[in-house]
Amino acid sequence: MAELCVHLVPLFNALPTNDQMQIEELVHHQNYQKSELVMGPTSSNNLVIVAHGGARLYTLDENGRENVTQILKTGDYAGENWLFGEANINTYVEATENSEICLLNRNEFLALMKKKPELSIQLLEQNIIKVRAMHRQIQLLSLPKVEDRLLSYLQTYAKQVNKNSFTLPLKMKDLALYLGTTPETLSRKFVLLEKQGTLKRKLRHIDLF
Amino acid sequence: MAELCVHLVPLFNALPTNDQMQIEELVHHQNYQKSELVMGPTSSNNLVIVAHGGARLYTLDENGRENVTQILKTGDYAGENWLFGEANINTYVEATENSEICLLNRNEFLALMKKKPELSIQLLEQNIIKVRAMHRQIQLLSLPKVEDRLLSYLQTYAKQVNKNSFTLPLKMKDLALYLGTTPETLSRKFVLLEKQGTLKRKLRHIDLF
DNA sequence: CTTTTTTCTTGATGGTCGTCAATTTCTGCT
DNA sequence: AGCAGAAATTGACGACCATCAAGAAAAAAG
Repeated sequence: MAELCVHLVPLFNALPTNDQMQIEELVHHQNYQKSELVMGPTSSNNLVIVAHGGARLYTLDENGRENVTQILKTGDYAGENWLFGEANINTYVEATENSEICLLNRNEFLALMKKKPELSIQLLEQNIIKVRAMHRQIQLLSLPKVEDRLLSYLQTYAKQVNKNSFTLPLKMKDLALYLGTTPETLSRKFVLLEKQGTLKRKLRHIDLF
Repeated sequence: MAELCVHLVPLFNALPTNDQMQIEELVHHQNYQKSELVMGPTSSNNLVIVAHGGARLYTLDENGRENVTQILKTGDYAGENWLFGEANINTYVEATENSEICLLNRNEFLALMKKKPELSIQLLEQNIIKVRAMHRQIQLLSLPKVEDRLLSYLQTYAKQVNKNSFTLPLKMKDLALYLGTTPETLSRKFVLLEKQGTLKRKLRHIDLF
């Protein structure tokens, strides 16, 4: 079990074996149950790695409404921004299923970075990929019509998994938040696209044309 | 002139002097006139640094509409994502005024990174700050009402420059794109907020209450 | 200073979408 | 299986906003 993080996470798996061993000793492995809170603003700042399972990052705005910012699945990570200057003040991490999650403490990690410069290059590459994803979301959200956002999302996802028949990784509720809309509107848009003949849907399984 | 980049850009100014000298030799300084294209999808991949002036990053969607993704002013940079795996396929950089812009070639830069690991840590920190900014924009765009997006933007900007009286760095047109709306709606929202007494405006100068 | 061009504003209109509420479908649990 | 709770759908309504078009104001050019 103790080796899972290092092998699964892209952030680490390009490192030489002996570096991986060193990291392994710093990582704190923990198990969380579905809907359990992994991290909140009051926690100490950690890098969060999902060794197995899934998690959901969200913030609360002033009205107490959730705002999903990221979906983590096995092998994903989050929180590298908390490893530097800024502390986490408004982000929550919640397990979406029973998960094994590894936490890496800020101070321990910084010490390691100083010792292993290659690590920062790896992290940088990962970070840049994340910027691309966020950039994509910004472009999506800039589209005025929900219909266009949804279609664009589906097409991007189809290209990503490289097939036109797939199962959505998000619940309606979360996909709605991601697209900056509501579950109701999203539902309507699905039937609209189905009527137009651009897709066929059975529950969360999509066939795109 | 040749030293400007190194001193102005946050990315580099924390490096030891002799490192700065080395970078200096790799940087290609060039002058661009207002609305001149600095980089497009067909250019070779470069890191773009604005030594003096301003530039605008945008993409074109399938309908040929512009989508502003970033505003660069003196000391800002962009394009670190093009230094790694992915090539720039749909982003344009355009000078918004007569500018001195420095370009750093991908291959030359990678070679330098290998030689100077501290550089990647610096870049990582900058990148993380950028992620924060994009995250903020995503939160903004998730707000359903334009009014809220505008107010949130103004408040964030006021906090950033640390005063309630400031001049907007963007034209209406660009601010509208940034907030995912149109210049017309934006104009109306300004008069609305002014009627509500939450701000006073003379052209692009704002007083926030 | 005057002219031309760009940017910003204002008006009217129709479509889109968020909200509230009720119903149906799905999922997890015993 | 059957029950309970959550998730997804559907309908009706009203607010919000994008669009088109025309006019005013500012900036740039000469």
